[in-house]
Amino acid sequence: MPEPRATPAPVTLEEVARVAGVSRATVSRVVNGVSTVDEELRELVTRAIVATGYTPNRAARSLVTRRAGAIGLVLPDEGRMLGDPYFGRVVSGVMDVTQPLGVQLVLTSAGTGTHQQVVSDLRQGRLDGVILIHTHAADPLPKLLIDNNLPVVLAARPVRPTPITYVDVNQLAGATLAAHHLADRGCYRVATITGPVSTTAAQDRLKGFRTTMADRGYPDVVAVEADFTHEGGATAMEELLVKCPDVDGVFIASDLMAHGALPVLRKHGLHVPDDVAVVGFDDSSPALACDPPLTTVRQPVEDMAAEMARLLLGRIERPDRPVSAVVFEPTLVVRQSA
Amino acid sequence: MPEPRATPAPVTLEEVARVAGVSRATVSRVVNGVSTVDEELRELVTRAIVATGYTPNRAARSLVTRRAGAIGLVLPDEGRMLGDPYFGRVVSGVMDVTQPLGVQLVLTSAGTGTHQQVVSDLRQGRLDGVILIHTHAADPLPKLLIDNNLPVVLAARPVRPTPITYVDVNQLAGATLAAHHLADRGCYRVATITGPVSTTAAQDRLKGFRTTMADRGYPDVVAVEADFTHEGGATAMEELLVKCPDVDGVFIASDLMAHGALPVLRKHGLHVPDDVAVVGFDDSSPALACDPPLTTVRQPVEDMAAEMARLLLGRIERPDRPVSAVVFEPTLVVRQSA
DNA sequence: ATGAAAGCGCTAACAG
DNA sequence: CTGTTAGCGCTTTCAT
Repeated sequence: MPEPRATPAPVTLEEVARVAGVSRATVSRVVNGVSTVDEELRELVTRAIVATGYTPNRAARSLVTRRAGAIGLVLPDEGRMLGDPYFGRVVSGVMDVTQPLGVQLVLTSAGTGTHQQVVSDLRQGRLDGVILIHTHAADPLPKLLIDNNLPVVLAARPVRPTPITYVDVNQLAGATLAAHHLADRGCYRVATITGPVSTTAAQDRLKGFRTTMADRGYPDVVAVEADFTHEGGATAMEELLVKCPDVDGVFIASDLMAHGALPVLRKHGLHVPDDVAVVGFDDSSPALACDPPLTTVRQPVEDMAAEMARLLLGRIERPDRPVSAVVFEPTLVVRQSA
Repeated sequence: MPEPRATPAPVTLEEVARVAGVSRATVSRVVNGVSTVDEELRELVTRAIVATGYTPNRAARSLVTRRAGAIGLVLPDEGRMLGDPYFGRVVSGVMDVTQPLGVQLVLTSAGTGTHQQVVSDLRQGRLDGVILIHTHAADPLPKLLIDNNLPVVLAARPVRPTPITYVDVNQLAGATLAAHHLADRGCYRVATITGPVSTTAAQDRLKGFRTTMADRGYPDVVAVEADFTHEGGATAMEELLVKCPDVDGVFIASDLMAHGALPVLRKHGLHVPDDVAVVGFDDSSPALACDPPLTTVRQPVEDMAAEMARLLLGRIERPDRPVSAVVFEPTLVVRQSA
């Protein structure tokens, strides 16, 4: 009688070994590409693998190798990240390196209660390491992970100097690029809209901008803090126009915020770039969606994300490898907003 | 002498059992919440677990339970998805249900060569099931998975009627909403910009729009196909204005495309909504970023994604559970573009 | 209600 | 170069 279509019995090493007439160890060697296997046997085993449709069981392998073959991407809890094109770029860059290696990418959102989850996942061996995105100053997770000696890479310079591996863009240099561009244009009164100053990215961009501007003879730069969102950018621009009605040049610390801010300028009858010149930061999709297209500081997010993945995988491979920091150089992309 | 700070030896069931003075089996029962354990022993074991800082090893558990405790989210290969706010909304909705359950969410991008990877991950037991996003007509993956009897949920109605579980929004109803709104406004000449017609979402929105428009006395509705991207929307609008210069009402099948199309209208000196009324689809962040804010058909993406996760988890739990389809109703969100 | 014992499928010494 | 053997840490009958 016909079997009630059940899940086919999974093929094991044992069975392949039987079919090929060798031991499990030999099959294992072939599967793992160990070079010390007789060419003839290898051939034989390979055929048996194909014939049986064998697929190795990861759990069994993990149990003995103590490797999960998976890394985590930890997002900030606020959830705002998911609406930012930055998120997709990071995912894309990370997957470019993990996918070909067969390493799984696990998404986790941080946040109260989830920290333990992350640490637990690491300790349970479900995750070999994690990439931490945009943790803010108060976040205890980085320290928690370092103290537990778990492989971790940060997507930004840590708030306090910490023996931790991270990848970042040279924020200061980026802000400097923006500052010079605005100064070169002959702006009279410049200002900036920053990200949350609890992040080093926002701090550095602000500092770099102010420093360079001071050098160029603009001692007073008004700054309004926002939250890296579209809406936040709009609100901040309204506020800025009140605080500083004669502004004619503004550096906005993310393209998404700039995209929110531009319509506010137009609403107030201000033309970009003639009345107010605007420089953004990121060079992500909103920059092109802006009207006019946004002049912005480009950070190579995909490349940076790929580098994070590589560094993490490297650390997992050899935990004794020293921590390191890789800093990418930003470039100015001139379009029409400034 | 002080130990060279090494990774602390992981605590096992064995050790907890020793500390509590019971057998491994009992500890296992306590950990898994089996009810037939003496209250006193349970208490004892619980204390031992805390004292030792025990965390169960997932690989060992998976090996015997044959459950990975992880599901996959498979994205279309084109990569365009990563730039779409839709992506973040899906992730958000799925994580809302997986995170509290301790189920891992693994990101995978489909694409040549990756299909095998996905099937393989499933068969290796690395993934208990997958959610497939926006697969297009020609994609062989859904069939591959069904044939292998693997748990899968689709994020849209399958192209051909297939015994598969899926979640969708009532596309026809959504398009009908848009059509009536434009007709009620008294538009004279209406048109539409569609998504890739290889997707059922695009097909249904087009069909629903045309059908309803015909009912309302507009037999000829010009349609231009685009790709659901910002840029594609802009290009399509240019094309549409050539094909149909007197258009005064257009249904654009995604907010992202609408966001790209609006500036084109303005560039041509056309005012929205006075000269041309525009209705979008999605109600995602670009709708609010539009100028003027976009009137659009809202689909509850987060809820839909959460439902997909629930359905998938249900199927994993009981594979014999019959396939099902859950269809959400869209609503019209009226703002200023129409 | 609890413990003993048998694996889950795989890798990694260690012999040979 | 290959096979034998001993687990990895956990769940799960099966006795008791």
